[in-house]
Amino acid sequence: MAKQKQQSEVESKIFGNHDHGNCFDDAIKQIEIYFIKKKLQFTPLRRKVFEILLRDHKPLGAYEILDTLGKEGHSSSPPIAYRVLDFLIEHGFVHKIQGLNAFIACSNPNHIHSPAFVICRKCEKVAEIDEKKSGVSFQTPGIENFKVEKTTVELIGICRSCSDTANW
Amino acid sequence: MAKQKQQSEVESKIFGNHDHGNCFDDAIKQIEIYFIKKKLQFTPLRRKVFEILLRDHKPLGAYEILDTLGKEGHSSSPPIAYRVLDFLIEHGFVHKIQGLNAFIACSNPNHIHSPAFVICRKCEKVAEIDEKKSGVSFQTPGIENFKVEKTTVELIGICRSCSDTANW
DNA sequence: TGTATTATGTTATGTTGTAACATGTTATGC
DNA sequence: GCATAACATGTTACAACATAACATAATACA
Repeated sequence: MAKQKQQSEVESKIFGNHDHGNCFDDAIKQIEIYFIKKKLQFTPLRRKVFEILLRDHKPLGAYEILDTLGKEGHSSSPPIAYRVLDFLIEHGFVHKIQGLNAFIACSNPNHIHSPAFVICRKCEKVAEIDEKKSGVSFQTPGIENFKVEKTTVELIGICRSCSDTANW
Repeated sequence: MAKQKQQSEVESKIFGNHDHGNCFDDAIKQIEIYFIKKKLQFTPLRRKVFEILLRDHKPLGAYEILDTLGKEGHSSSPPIAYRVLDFLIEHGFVHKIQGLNAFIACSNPNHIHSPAFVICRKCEKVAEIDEKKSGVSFQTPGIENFKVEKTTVELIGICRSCSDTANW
């Protein structure tokens, strides 16, 4: 029992049962600071897209984002979303989950990082973990001469909570 | 010099300068044995799709495969390719490279494995490495309770040979 | 305040993947 | 052998994801 409780608590950190208001505000603050420092424009559109991703706190498809943009007074033609997403990705505030064709706000944009994602295929929650802390290293003999520029690491499976309530 | 030579040899193994005829025949032999053992049908269509992937020995998009199928006397409507690819993937003889929306024949179908891919964005060559041997482990504190079912690991960058001849 | 740069808007189209249903082929028990 | 169930392929139509190309608007800054 004690052990179970403890595991749950650890996992809930990973799967983000957290103070969401806090998380949201922090993220906005961070991106604002970054944009000022880099002399980039944190335009209403960019802010909106980032907010949409932040408030859902789960991966969203580009067309889902577009729908929301449309409902909230912006244009909703595809390039609008893709351009802003590309921009936010480039600056590390958004990641693309390849396995889902979806986008998610970064949980830890403070440093350059190679994120890894843990994705529950049942509840669709996604946890971003730090590649460095995840045992991922890629020091394969033979790729010393390969200059890695970008890594994609995604683990699909079933999270603890879905595993407990599962009927399949 | 000696060191460079040595590195080249190692990398050429990874990037597959190999006896291709041998590799092709081996792969066919393996899949035939597997299909017999599992009482599956290695139909002309499945054989053809697998051969197309084997002979190119690089990732191909579904529609590229379809084109080739069309030229070689098969139907070329999308579901044909996707169904066969799904089937071959399910049995571990083909992998999908998420970052390229493309498919590649497995280099090592003899055992159940979680492959990792090293992809040169210049020459588009892809090396499949064994996750177990690649330092990838995913023993992140906090995901002990997450049941990993499938992993996607892809490293994009520049291979040695492209790095040497590069002008960018 | 004119000009360059950056950002957004719009149309059209390209690419990737699937649903649904029809037809053909193979395995198997009677 | 042959009925029938299971499996495999064929076909049409469309859904989902993404980008090219060009027009207009906003902002930076000399």
